[in-house]
Amino acid sequence: MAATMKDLSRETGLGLATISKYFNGGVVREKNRLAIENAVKKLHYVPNEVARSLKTQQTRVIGVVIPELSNAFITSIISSMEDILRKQDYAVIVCDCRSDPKREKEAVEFLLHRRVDGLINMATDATGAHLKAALNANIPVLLIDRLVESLRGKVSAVVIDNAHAAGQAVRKLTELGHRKIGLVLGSPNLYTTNQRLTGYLNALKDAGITPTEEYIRYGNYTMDGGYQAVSDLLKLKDRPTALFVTNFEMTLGTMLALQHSGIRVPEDLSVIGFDKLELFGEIFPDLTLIRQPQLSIGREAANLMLDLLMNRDAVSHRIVTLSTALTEGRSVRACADG
Amino acid sequence: MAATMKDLSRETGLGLATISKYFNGGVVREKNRLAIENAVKKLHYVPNEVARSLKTQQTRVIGVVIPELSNAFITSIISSMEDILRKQDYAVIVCDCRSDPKREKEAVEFLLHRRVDGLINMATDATGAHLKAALNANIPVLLIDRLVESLRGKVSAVVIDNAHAAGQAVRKLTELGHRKIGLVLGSPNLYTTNQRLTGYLNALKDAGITPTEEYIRYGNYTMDGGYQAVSDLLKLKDRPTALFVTNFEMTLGTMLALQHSGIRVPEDLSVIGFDKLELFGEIFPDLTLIRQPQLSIGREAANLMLDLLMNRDAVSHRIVTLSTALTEGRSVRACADG
DNA sequence: TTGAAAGCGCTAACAC
DNA sequence: GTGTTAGCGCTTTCAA
Repeated sequence: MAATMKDLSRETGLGLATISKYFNGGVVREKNRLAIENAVKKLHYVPNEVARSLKTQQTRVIGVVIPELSNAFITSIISSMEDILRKQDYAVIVCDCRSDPKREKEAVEFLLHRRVDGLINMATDATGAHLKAALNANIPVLLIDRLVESLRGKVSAVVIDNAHAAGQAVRKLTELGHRKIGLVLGSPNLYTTNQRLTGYLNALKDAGITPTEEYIRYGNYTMDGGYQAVSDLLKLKDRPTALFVTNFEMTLGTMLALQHSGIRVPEDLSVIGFDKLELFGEIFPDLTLIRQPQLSIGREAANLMLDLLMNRDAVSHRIVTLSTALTEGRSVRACADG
Repeated sequence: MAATMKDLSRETGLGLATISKYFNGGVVREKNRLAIENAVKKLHYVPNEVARSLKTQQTRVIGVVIPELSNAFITSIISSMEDILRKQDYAVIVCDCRSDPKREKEAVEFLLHRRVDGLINMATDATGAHLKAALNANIPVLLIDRLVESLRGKVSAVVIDNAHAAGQAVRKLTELGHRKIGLVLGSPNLYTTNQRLTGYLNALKDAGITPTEEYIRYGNYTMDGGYQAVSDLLKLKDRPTALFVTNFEMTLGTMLALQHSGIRVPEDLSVIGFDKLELFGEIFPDLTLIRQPQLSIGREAANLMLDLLMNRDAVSHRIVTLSTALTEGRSVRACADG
C-alpha cells in the first residue's frame, strides 16, 4: 500500500540508514538529498509514526483524562494545551470520564496500553487510585486544577491558589460592609470546592463574621445548578446582600436567575463571579470577577509535561501554583443594610 | 522495562503463538490460560498496542478535526462519539484548528502520519482541499455537521436538514401572523449558515413575505455575537416582532440581550432558539426551539465510522441526514401588530 | 557520509 | 492446541 523507506531505498539506490538519517535531520550528500526528495514525491511517501514509535519506545502521544468535555473552563485548558503539544509534534488523546471514577480508571488503563508518553489528568477520583498504574509504568503524570493528597511528591501539578482567590473575593465584599454573603460552590468534596470554601470561611473569620449555613450552596459547577442555587438564596427570608459564585457556568446561571427575578446588580445585590472565558465576550463587561488564567494553566501544563518528557531522570516533581486576579467591574457596591 | 509477550513465554514455557492467541480470544487449554494469567500478574504485563498496530496495520485511532473546542454543540458531539468509539477500543485524537484552514490541513497531515484508521471532520475549509491526502491514503473520511460539495460521493457524512429546520421555525412564526422576522445566523459562508438562510428565505416566500435585509444578522455562532446581533436588531426603527436564532450560544446571548433591555418574551417579542444542550438545564424551560439531536449525531457518526472501518471494500458513501424537531415552549405567540 | 543487519513487540501463517 | 518463524517500518549500532 503506502510507500515505505524500503521503497525509497530501492528508488534511490541508497541504503536505509541514509534515508533514515535524512528524515532525522542528519547530514546527507546534496545529490542524495535531492534523490530522496524526488522519491518521496514520486511515491507519496509518508513517514510511519507507528513503526517509529515501536523502535524509539516513545509514541509522542499525551493522554488527557478529564471529568467533562462539556465544560468551558476545561475545554479552554485542553485547547491551549493541545495547541502547544501539537506544535511539538505530540498528539493528544482525550478521554472524558463523565466524572465517574470507574471510567476514569479505565481511561488511564486504555491510555497505558497505547503507551502514551505522559498523562495529564483533572482528577475525578480524589484518592488517586486510578493513577497507580501510570506511576508504576513510570511515565510522567501531571495533575491540573485539582491536587490529590495521596500523590503529593509523586506527581507534578498545575493549579491555582483557590483559597486565596476566594479570600480575595470575599474580603472585597466584607470590606464594603457586606456581612451576609452567599457562596455558590461546585460539587461537594472536590478539591477546588473545598479550597474555595476554606478561603470563604477564612475571610469571614477575618472580618469577624459567623458563617450562616444556608448561605452556602452547591451548584454543581453547572449553569443550571448555579441558577437553582441563586434562586433558592433569593427565597430566603434573610437574603444575602452579596454573592460569590465560583465558576463560569454558575456565574452565567446566576446572572440569568437574577435577571429573571428582576434583581438589579449591584443596586439590589452585589455579585462577584468567576472565570472570564472567551464565550463570555463582552456580555457582562461590568461584572466583578475572579479570573483564572485558563490559557496559562494549559500553557504551563503543556510546557511542564514537555519538560518532564525531556528530563526523565530528574525525579523532581513540581507544583505550579498560578495566581488569580480580581477584575474590578461594577457589580459590587457598599452594603446598604443597616 | 515493561514486560513483553516474550517474557510471558519464558515465564510460562509456552510459545508466543499461544500467548498471542490467548489475548486475541482464541481457545487455550485451561491450564495454560491460568499460567498466562499468573504470569501477566506477576510481571505486570500490559499489551503493547504500538507493536500490535504495526503488525496489524491498524492503529485503532480515529482522528477528529474540528473548528473550535470551545463550542458546546461540538464538544457535545465529540463527547458522544468518543464514548462509543472508546468502548470499541478506538482512541480519539482531537485536533482543534481554530477555524483556520491552514491549521486544518496541517492537522489532517499530522493525523495521517500517525496512521489513524479514519478521519472525522467538521470542515473549516469548504473547498475540501485539506482532505485530499486522506482520500489518497484511502482511509474513511466522515464529515459531520457540514457538507463539502466537492467531496460529494467520495465521503460519508452525518448532518441535519438545516433548511428544513429553519423552515419549520420560520413557518411557525409566519403562521402566527409574524411578518417581520429577525434571523440570527452564524458566520457567513458556512454550510449550515447558508442552509439555514435558505430555509428562512423559502419560508418567507411561502408566506408571501419579502425579506428585509436588515433583519438578517450574523452572530458568528458565539454568545457575544448573538448578543450584539440582537442588540442591533432592537435598535432598528422598525423592529422585528419575532426572532429565529440559529445556535445555542447565540440563543443564550439573545436571551441575555433581551433581559438586559427589559424585553419580555413572548409579550414583546417572540423567540425561537436553537439546540437544547445539557448546559441549558432547566433554565429556559419555556423556550420554543429547534432541537438538533447532537447526541445522535455523535452516535451516528461513531457507528458509521465503525461501519466504514469494518467494510473497507464497500465503496458506498452514505450521507445520514438526521431530522430536527420543533420543541414547543411559551416563547412564541401570535403577532399583535396591526 | 553510507550500508548491512539486528531488533523494537506483536500477529499469523504454517507445520506439528 | 501449540510452537517456530517471518516480518510489519523504522532506528541505530557498527564497520566500511
